[in-house]
Amino acid sequence: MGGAALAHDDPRPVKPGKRATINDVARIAEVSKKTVSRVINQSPFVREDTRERVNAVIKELGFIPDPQARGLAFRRSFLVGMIYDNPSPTYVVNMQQGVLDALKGSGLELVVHPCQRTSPTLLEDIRGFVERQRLFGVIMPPSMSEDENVIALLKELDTPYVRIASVALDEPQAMVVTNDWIGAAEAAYHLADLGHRRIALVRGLDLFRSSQTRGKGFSDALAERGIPLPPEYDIYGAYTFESGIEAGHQLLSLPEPPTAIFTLNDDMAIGVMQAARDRGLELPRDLSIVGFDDLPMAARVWPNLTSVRLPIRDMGRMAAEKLLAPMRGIDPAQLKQPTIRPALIVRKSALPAA
Amino acid sequence: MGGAALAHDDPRPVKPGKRATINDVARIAEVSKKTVSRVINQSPFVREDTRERVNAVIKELGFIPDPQARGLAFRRSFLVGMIYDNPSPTYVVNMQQGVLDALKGSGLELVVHPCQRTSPTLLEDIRGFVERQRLFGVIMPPSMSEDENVIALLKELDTPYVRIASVALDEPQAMVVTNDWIGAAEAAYHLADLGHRRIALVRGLDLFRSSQTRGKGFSDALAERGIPLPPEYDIYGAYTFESGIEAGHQLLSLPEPPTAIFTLNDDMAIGVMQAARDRGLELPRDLSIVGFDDLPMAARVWPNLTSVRLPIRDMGRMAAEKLLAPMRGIDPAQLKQPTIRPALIVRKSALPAA
DNA sequence: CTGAAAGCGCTTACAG
DNA sequence: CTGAAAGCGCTTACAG
Repeated sequence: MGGAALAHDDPRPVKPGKRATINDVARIAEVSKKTVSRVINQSPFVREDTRERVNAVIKELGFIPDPQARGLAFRRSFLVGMIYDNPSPTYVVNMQQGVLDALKGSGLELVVHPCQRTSPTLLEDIRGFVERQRLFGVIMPPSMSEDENVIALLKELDTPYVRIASVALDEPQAMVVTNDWIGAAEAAYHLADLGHRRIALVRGLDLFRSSQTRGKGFSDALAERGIPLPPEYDIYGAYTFESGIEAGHQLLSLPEPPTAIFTLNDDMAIGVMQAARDRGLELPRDLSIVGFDDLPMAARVWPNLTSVRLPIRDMGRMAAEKLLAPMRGIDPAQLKQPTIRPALIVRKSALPAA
Repeated sequence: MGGAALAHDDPRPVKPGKRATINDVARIAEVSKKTVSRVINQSPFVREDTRERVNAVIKELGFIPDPQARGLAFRRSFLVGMIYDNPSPTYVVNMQQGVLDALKGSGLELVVHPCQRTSPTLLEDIRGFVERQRLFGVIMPPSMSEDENVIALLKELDTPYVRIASVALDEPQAMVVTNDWIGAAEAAYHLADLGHRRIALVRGLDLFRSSQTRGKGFSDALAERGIPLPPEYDIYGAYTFESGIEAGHQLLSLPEPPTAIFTLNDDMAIGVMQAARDRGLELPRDLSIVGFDDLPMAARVWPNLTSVRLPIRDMGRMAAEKLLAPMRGIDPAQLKQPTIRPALIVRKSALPAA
């Protein structure tokens, strides 16, 4: 390591072709590396003029602390993991984008970890991932966010996490809660306002909390308007296109078929469209349909699908902000974030009742 | 640190609550940590019985080498970056999945880095990402893969990469090439076989190589069948739904409109559908349409869209395998991978010519 | 407010 | 084939 300390005007402050290190900064700023470390980590115990001098050298050398070295010393990496089993590419990509929005400039990176919630090796797999990488934190959208075994594992590994769900399953600093209830309720008000009285509901799998929350929002709102939801109008799908086709046929073959159908996601709504057309109905004249998710497809199908939209990207951003709060000296419990409220996007698939 | 070396039968071979380290393994296996390191890195210079003994201890302790520590010593992380500007969520998610398929079990993780190719800070941004993380390697799908400035930057940073594109832009070990030419040609043969003679082509932006390759495949194939492609039937879109609508109107308002239209992606195909319907045409009776990409939407729209499908997930997997080859002792130049051939998925949007 | 020493868990370079 | 020493670039724990 030897060699006398170099003066600031040394012609080669840093070995050519190599990145500047904390030692280079310390040497040139004429402080110890610990002081540079304090500046990097925004410690308050640095005299203002020292801080400025160090920062000037940092800028001059283009010094960027090595995340691997910091990670090794901190015993925690600068990687945020997103663990998900959501099958919708649009959902996944939008959420990744939102997380990255919040991570920008923080020095953290996003590592993606899709998985199958039904896999027998799920916990083992997640344990390996989180433990090996010593993740800074984990973000989980539904339905991963609803798996208490995974949560217990993360607690055991002492890894911070934020869950995104339609129900407050955890403490505020570990939750981004979406108000799916009101989204579904608005769909119900919309159909009621259009004059429909025979309105059917196609739920998703009750394994998912969203199906319960959205279903309740819709049925509560219908009840509020005095519109009945008889059992034969209240059926289950599987959140898939194919199950939507099936549900469509089931409802439309009823002696008294509904004049409007609300499905708890868009894939099923488009399946219902297909079923209606298979049966010779003309859309939207013969049947009004409303979905949930507002996939890009919703604006492309014919007739353009009226749907409920959740701000997925914002949700990802908010989740990452909660994860970052402690690093920024913010108490995450105090972090005020607006409640996430979906919006009804009115298009052409629902018309006034005949 | 002190303390005499512990015998193998020490009741506490590893401090409770802490992960085993290379030191624990070395102590218990009664070898130096360097030998353990050799075993981890599959060095041939370890006697067979020593290797077995070390491996047994590794297994017993559940030892996993810390990627941060290895990365620091190696001056290279165990992170693969995927840098992309592709706007299609389905494409992105499928490719991520394919890359992860190949990475599984390798100890590498996938860090995602979407970006805007037109951003003025693109190079600076990518430099920061790649340099800071000392990436193991980078995977780039189109159109990032076509940006020679980015490639030059990666070479400067001495970072391995694999490009995915419809043209061999680089040496074999750094390329996964898709045969988009044949995919588009098959679409042409299909429409020709259906008896169409007035066939139009809607290209994408020529900024993208895929537009050039696909366009050439289609026009070559039409020429081969002796079907003319007059200038008014050969137009440009922008790979968007909206541009598809526009192109549809333009073609369908021709004095002699085409009976079939091939668009170089599905978004434009679905835009053409919308235009056709806006003009009162009945589909697929009055107009045959074929797209390219086979988005999930293709199987959902009405009529179900005939489209050309590229095995995106396989492409991602192959790209990652090329990146991993050296680590596995395989010469990437020798790595035989089948040429990637798209498949025409025939559905209901193209019918025999009247 | 600042610093010298020891350490995080690995690998490289050099010996033997 | 194996190992002791030094180092990767940072931070913690302890002094002062």
